[in-house]
Amino acid sequence: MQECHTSETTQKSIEATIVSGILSARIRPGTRLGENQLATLFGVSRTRVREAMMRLETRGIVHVSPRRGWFVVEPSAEDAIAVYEARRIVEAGLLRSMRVLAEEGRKALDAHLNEERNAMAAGDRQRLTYLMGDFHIRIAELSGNAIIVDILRDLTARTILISMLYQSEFHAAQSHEGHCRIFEAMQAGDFVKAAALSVEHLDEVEMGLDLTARPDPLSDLRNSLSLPPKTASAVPQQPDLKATTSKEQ
Amino acid sequence: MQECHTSETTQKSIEATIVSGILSARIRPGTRLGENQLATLFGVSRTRVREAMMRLETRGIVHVSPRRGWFVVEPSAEDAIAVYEARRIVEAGLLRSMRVLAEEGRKALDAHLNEERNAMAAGDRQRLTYLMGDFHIRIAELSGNAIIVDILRDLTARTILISMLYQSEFHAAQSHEGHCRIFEAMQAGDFVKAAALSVEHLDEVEMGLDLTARPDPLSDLRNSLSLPPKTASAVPQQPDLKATTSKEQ
DNA sequence: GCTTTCTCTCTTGTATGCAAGAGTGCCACA
DNA sequence: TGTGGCACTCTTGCATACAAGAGAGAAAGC
Repeated sequence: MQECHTSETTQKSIEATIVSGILSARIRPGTRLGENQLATLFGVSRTRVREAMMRLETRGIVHVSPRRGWFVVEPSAEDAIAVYEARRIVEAGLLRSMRVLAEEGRKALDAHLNEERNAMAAGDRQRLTYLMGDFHIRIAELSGNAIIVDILRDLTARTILISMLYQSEFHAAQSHEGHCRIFEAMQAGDFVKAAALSVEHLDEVEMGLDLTARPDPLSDLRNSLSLPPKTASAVPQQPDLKATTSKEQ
Repeated sequence: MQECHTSETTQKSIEATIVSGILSARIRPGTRLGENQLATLFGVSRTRVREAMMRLETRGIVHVSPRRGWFVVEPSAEDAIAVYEARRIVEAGLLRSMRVLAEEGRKALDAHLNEERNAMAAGDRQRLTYLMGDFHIRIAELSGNAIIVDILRDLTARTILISMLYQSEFHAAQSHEGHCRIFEAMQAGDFVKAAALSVEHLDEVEMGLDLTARPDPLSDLRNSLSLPPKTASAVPQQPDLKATTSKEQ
């Protein structure tokens, strides 16, 4: 399954690289992903880059502004609400569907929570962001259901983009506490409680967002002129357009 | 948003056409989707067909066998189990998260159930297949969460493929009854019960499958030789490879 | 008659080329 | 000095050309 003569490997690696860059908060929302830049970066032609972009687009991670370029999505406030709602639905449903926590899974989660503690102690914010999202993916992995894992991975990626846009400060300790509580309930075999805690946890994080903030800095003006709310491709937003891969070109 | 000079329209239409073909059971699992055939069919070049295929691949609806072609997925027994599990998780989570059933939504579901009855009376099996899947998508639409709708649409598409492979006979009446019960619970405002009924309903349907049947006809032999379970791209499976669009070529 | 090998066709994989649109900056002109 | 317009550049959109591999079928050898 994993030999592949660089072809298959390279093919998905563009996609995976970008997703993992987002998951670890190294790529900001709105980052421009030029086909040419990526092509030279990965040593392939634009064709394959485009394929990766198309895939990422259907996963809701990237969008294209015609003849302008590909950009990492900048979820609107409504998008943010929808993403959190979707996560509550899926994660609560997932936890409720669980019946036992296998020893193996217990260990994996325990190890993960330790990593969270370590990252907190080290003050490694980037790693912390990654771990905070990954906790939920780990839970999904326990179920052994690859479909759910994929869904949650993509939702988590979007969550991280959202937090980069709307989260003024990062309450890592609070999140960690939430994760611990969920883990405890799971260990006690009380998955109904774990589900409830999970919903609570997501609510907390969502509440910590300032959804009136950044992504459409013209919203006030727009409102006072009573223009349409916001078309998907609008708002160039000069800053941070070239946050990554800015050295070449 | 919807003017688009045939470009955007055609772009997504390949994708949508295939999905809708599956949702209404007009396209069978394992159907070969030749790039050239689709290209001439839609009057575009292979490039755009490929883009659509890539998208469908990330949605889990199509897969590619290198240098052989694109095929509508033939979910394995394990895939089938995972899809039903995922649906239980998402649908139960969805129903549990609901608080009220708006009058508008009540009407929509009521109308839908009537359509189911009509199709049953008319014995229109294809339409029935479509409606049976669509019921669940309709419920998702009530939530107003586009993410969940998309997830369920894709899962439903796979469900239909599964049923074409493993469902010996179609218990439409039973499914319809299940839908009615769910609707009743929703009308009564008892969404916890609706969620439970939904899980039950999906269990029933899953139980009605014969997961020892078709898709890997060599499984017995394979087991007796203790070979690996089944690699994604194996098993050519001659029959019904060209079920649709077989006239030209 | 059976098996093996070779070739030929058909399919996707990938790169490249050209077209068209968006955006920017300069220049002319008032 | 401010403003309108033009040209230029840079980007994606899309088609096409060519390469490479899979498979089928025929021919040759046993």
